[in-house]
Amino acid sequence: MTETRPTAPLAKVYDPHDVEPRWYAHWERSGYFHAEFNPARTPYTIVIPPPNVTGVLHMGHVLNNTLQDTLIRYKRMTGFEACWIPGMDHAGIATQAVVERSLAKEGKTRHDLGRERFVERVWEWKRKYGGVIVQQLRTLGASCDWEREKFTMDDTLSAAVREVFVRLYEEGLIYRGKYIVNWCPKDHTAISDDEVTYADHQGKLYYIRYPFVGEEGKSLTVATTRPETMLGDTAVAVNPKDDRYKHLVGKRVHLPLTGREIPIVADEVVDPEFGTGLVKVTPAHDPNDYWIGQRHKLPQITIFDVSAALNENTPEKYSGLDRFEARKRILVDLQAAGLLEKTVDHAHSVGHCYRCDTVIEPYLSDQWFVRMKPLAEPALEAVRSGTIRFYPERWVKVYEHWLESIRDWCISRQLWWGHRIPVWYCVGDDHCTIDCRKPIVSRTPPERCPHCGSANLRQDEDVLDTWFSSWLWPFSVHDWPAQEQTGRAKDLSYFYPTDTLVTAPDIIFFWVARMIMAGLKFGPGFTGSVDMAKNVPFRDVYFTSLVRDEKGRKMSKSLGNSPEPLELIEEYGADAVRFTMLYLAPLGQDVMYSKEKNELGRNFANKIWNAGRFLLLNRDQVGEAPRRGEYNTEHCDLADRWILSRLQSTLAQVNEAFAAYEASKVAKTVYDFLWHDYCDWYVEMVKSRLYGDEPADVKRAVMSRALDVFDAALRLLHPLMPFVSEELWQAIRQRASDETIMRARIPEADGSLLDRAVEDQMGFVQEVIEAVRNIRGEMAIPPSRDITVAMTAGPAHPPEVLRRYEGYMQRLARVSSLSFLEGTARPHPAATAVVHGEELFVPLEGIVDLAVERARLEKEINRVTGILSGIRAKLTNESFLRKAPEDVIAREREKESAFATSLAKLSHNLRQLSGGS
RNA sequence: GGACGCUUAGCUCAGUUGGUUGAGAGCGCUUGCCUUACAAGCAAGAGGUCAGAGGUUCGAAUCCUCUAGCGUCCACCA
Repeated sequence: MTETRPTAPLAKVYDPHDVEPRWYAHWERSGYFHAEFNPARTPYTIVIPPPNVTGVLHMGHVLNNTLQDTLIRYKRMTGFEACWIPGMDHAGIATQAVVERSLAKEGKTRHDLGRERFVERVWEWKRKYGGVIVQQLRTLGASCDWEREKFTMDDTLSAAVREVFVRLYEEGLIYRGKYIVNWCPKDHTAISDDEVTYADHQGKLYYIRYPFVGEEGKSLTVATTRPETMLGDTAVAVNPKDDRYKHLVGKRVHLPLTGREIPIVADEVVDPEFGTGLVKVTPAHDPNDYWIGQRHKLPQITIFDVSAALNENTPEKYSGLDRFEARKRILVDLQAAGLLEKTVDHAHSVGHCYRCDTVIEPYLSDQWFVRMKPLAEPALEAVRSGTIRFYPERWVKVYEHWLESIRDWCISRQLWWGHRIPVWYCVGDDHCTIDCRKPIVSRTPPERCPHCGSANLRQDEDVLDTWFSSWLWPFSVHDWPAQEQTGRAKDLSYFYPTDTLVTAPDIIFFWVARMIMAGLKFGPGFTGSVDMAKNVPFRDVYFTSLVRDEKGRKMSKSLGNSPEPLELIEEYGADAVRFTMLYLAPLGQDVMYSKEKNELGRNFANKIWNAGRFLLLNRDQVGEAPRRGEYNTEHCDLADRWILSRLQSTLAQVNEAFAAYEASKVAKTVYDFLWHDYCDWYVEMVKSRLYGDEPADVKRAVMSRALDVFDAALRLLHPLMPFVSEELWQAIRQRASDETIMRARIPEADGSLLDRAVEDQMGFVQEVIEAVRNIRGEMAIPPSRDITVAMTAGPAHPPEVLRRYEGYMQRLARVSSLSFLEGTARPHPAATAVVHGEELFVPLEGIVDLAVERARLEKEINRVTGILSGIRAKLTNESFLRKAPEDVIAREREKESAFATSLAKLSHNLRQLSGGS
């Protein structure tokens, strides 16, 4: 694997450009992403939310897939058989639209090609251009098991769709009927209730007079936002309890512009408060009116065609007009006839197609539906019982609310691209019976009508909603229901249920809820088992954040406010983009994203890179002691024991954060450990031993331990930043040719290496160093200027102990000599500080103006005085002493005495400075 | 109309069950440093009445109520 080894001495600045593609290709070629049935290991499975085959990577994908990859890599490195199953969705409307657009450039429509050739054309398009996103995911570093890649229109997945359709039909859970559905006049198809998005619209309410039949000059007035639909009115309705109007029930009115007469009916749904309390009823074009029409057996007059232009059921002068144009004309005509009483502003919300944003038209048509109530109940139970958990939990309420008030799912689409509905109709011949009018629902195309034997059959023209295949995804990817025939039965039982679903909350209804329903209905052992835990499609659902721009707007193509992910990766590197995303994405909160934030990740990658450089350069100088275990523990001193202890608590915290899906906390924890603990403190301390006059074998032990800890930290980092971690992991030590960090183990947290006393002692050393740095910084003493420090060494910090860290304090605080004070003599004049009761003196003679030191001390005294008075207020508060727990009081007393001591010393030093000679 | 979320330093956010938090980090800002891993860096510093009001408590950024602003979802009366 020579091509995967770093070539030259590591460059000063990390350049991901050749590193990332090189490792990805190597991993994929070596089969490291692949997972297999393996009873010796616990499986951990994620199915990708299949992106649209037309899709290109956007920031939402970056977030979503980085999270999934991070989880998968983490699990893979902690002993699981981790399997991430990728794939794509055929995306009915979206894909059909793309191909229709390309046809349009040739001046053709799909109808010119006919159904069969058009569908072939879509497949061609898919082979040629589809799946761009799958390559883009590779750039991001996604460790998907590509051998298992699926497409929702694959043969096996299509068979699953037919199986489910037939079984639901046979159980009476699928039915066909003529109902009002949401019609998209642009896409020429029905869409489900959930595919409609409502937007507020500043519209008008039009008051229109309908003259009474037989009462010249008298009329009633209805109010409507959609005057054009009046052409389809077949009644006017009033509330039966409305005293103003109930006497009108049974009378008739002239429907203006049409010459028709329509009745006045009474119906409870009419709100007397709204408008005039009189409602025009258009059963074919309004969901409420539809039901009023059903109750009163009113005729349904369809007045629009599939494009929402007025049809031949309307007066000739309006026929063929678009609905909005018709509205204008009708208003003009009503005005002219004196029938438009008034027009008032009216804000209301208008439904739009979630795909193309066209205003939805309620439309009466024959469609297929799934009865949802029976499916919803177990799905509710699965979440309520905690068999499936949501992160963050608040989505449970949203989920419950939707399922409790669920409506039937319109699954038929008037498209050509998709799973064609497995239903045939007998077109018949002379022998047709009454049964021949029943649809023939079948897994495979029937040859003859079972009733009359006719071979003259016609398949239903419609295809199924795209989500009708997506909801089967967690088990259809394993060839269900044909898993036995394809040899995937073991995979199905091993990898199903999946463990974690990572998805955006906006598809909780479309996809998440329906997958749960499908899993519980058809779930394995697929033997009618009622064991919910085995049937649910996943156990945890992680709802990702929404990615917004710096102004808080949702990132979208139409706003053009989204950075192009591949450009980001080109500029910053995939590791940087991934890390930044994880760092910014708190569980359940939206992400305010901007391109520049990637500097965080880029800088971090570079920091790690340079830590690696430091190790390599020094390893070449001093060599490395032989390794005996995970960590070399020979010749440990304070810094060594401290970094080992810090590593352990970091490992534990990362495990905890992963378990709670707190990706952002994982990122912060790893970042802080590597940057602040490892680089800022530990490496600096290692230097003082490496560059000092320690014996060679001690240096080698120090070196080897520094490498051990870095090695472990790289493994911990790998799920977040796979590329730079592999590159360095390979570089810092000889690895076998088949070794990869992606299949190495993250060390288990080892409590025996945790050492509270060591961390406390190190804390003291660090504070001493910081105190000297503070003096240097505030007094603007340049680093080139030597300073000396004298400090007291009281019983808590005896000189013989402090001497062991002398080198560290000298090096890190840039002190040329450090001495310990005995007796009562104190350097004077000097800058001073108090750390844990010990006093530090930096002799100032000739270095700086004493006034600066005086100001510095006064500031510190003020601060301590403030704290102290707060503590004393508590300790003199009787109710505090009476009611607070013992340990809290004891702690306050300790603080009081420590701060009092500090204050006394600070004040004394200030007096020395001011008054002393 | 119903539900939910957010409001902490100029910006983006941490702050686990109320008390070792004496409110932190990154970016930005000021100052000093190209100190033999790293200027994509190092060190120091300034900057906050924790949205507002009330309450519970010995003690509230943290718990409760209300208010305001921002955001999201659901429902919807034509």
